[in-house]
Amino acid sequence: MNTKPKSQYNERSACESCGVRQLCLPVSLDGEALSLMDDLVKRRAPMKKGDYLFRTGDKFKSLYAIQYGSMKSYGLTVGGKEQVTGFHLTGEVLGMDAIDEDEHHCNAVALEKTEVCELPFTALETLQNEVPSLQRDLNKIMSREIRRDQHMLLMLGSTTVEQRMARFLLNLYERLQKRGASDNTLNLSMTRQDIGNYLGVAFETVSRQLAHMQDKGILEIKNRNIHLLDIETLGAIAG
Amino acid sequence: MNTKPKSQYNERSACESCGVRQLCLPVSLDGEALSLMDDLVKRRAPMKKGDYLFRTGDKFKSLYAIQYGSMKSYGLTVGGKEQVTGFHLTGEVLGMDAIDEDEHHCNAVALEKTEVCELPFTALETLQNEVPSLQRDLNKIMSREIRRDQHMLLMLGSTTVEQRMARFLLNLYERLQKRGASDNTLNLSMTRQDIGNYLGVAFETVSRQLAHMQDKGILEIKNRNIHLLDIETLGAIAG
DNA sequence: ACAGCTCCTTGATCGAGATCAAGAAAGCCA
DNA sequence: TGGCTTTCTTGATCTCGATCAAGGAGCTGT
Repeated sequence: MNTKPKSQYNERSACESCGVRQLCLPVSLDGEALSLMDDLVKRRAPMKKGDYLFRTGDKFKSLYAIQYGSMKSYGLTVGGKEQVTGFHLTGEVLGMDAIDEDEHHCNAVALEKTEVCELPFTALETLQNEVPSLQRDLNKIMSREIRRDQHMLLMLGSTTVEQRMARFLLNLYERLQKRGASDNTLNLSMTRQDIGNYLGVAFETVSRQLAHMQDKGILEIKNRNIHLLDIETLGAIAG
Repeated sequence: MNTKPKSQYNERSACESCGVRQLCLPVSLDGEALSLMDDLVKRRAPMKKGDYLFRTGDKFKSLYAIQYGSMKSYGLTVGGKEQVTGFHLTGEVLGMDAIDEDEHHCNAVALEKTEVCELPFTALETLQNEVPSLQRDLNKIMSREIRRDQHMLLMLGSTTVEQRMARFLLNLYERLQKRGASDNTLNLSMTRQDIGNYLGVAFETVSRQLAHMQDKGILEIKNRNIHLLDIETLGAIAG
């Protein structure tokens, strides 16, 4: 047992431990700014699969950087059906859609054991004023999020399911590579249902497409573990 | 002829004339900040249909606020096919996808006679430091863009074309209403081809869907002029 | 280890929408 | 004004992926 349970998630340099600096805010902050950031960043208790980080309608307080694990975000159509809008991996930032109207517009739920850093937004804005480089960083992070979404739009615009599937896999692969993954293995934390929902196809079709790609020698499926064998061909399919 | 041709697009208060304050930056700036903004904002010569504002690979210098007219943005798939990623109306801001990597990632082309305000970004960032409210505004504008894209993702996720079409029309309608439109008429500046590309369907299908909606009494088509007769039903279809 | 889940695969059928084709309407420019 | 191009409509056919259905595989907790 920890003798100071209250500070269990604040003992270490929060900024260092959660990797915000390395993963989310690419510029180098100087010593003082770094220490200011440290005061700002809070760690949260780890979440288990199915735990919610925020829900539609929740008041917006913080951005969240994923330290490890993964999450999905989804909205509800008026018909009440779930519509997955994104998957979020280690090192990525969630919650930026809520800055404008001070309220979250989607649900964010953990897909596995996941830990996030909380970045209280008012404090972040204040610090932005004192540290110009931080301001630039935040702009960049948001810009990147915009591009990510537009990339997705580009993806969904394509007609064939094979292409969407290829792009989905490559996108995951590239994001993992950026985070320092060394092998060609994707450990999907989401169900086929989620993938299908995200890509706008039936989950049976996801299953069939993966099987088809396995037949062609492009990848190897072991449940949720996908080993990419022929990334070049995958890229060719993605177009 | 203008006696001062060089300053043709800078004579009036740029900020007032291009409507940046009202349309893009919702908070009220005080007198001094407003004047600083004025110095910042440049007007550009009007563009005619087909003129490009920027292209993929262009160095990022400025954000652009549309004063009047409309634009489309699109990327190219590796296969070389055009993929429309968005339509942009009066009062909306373009270029935010480029902040991160200092380079534009899509092409922006005028769909009709269009005029934009240029907001040089380095100056904007500097001014951000002096005017905290501006910083918040920029955060909000970017947040809104993120939400817009995620909304689109939600739209494309839906399976039926009828639904996508309905959502597309309603989305345009709402954006025009926000800008003060009083009637229920959409003057589409884009081709059926562009719409189909954007929604991920064949342009013939767009044509047929519109015809079908006209048969059901939901709207009335006169070439590119769409008069919405039954917005409630349209909303019901959109789900 | 077992029951009771959820999740995944595979097969069969059916329909929405892509594609091919042809002509009509509208915009454009000399 | 008339000819040219681009855009739009409408029809016919065919294909891809949705849907329905059934069984198998993998977790989870007891």
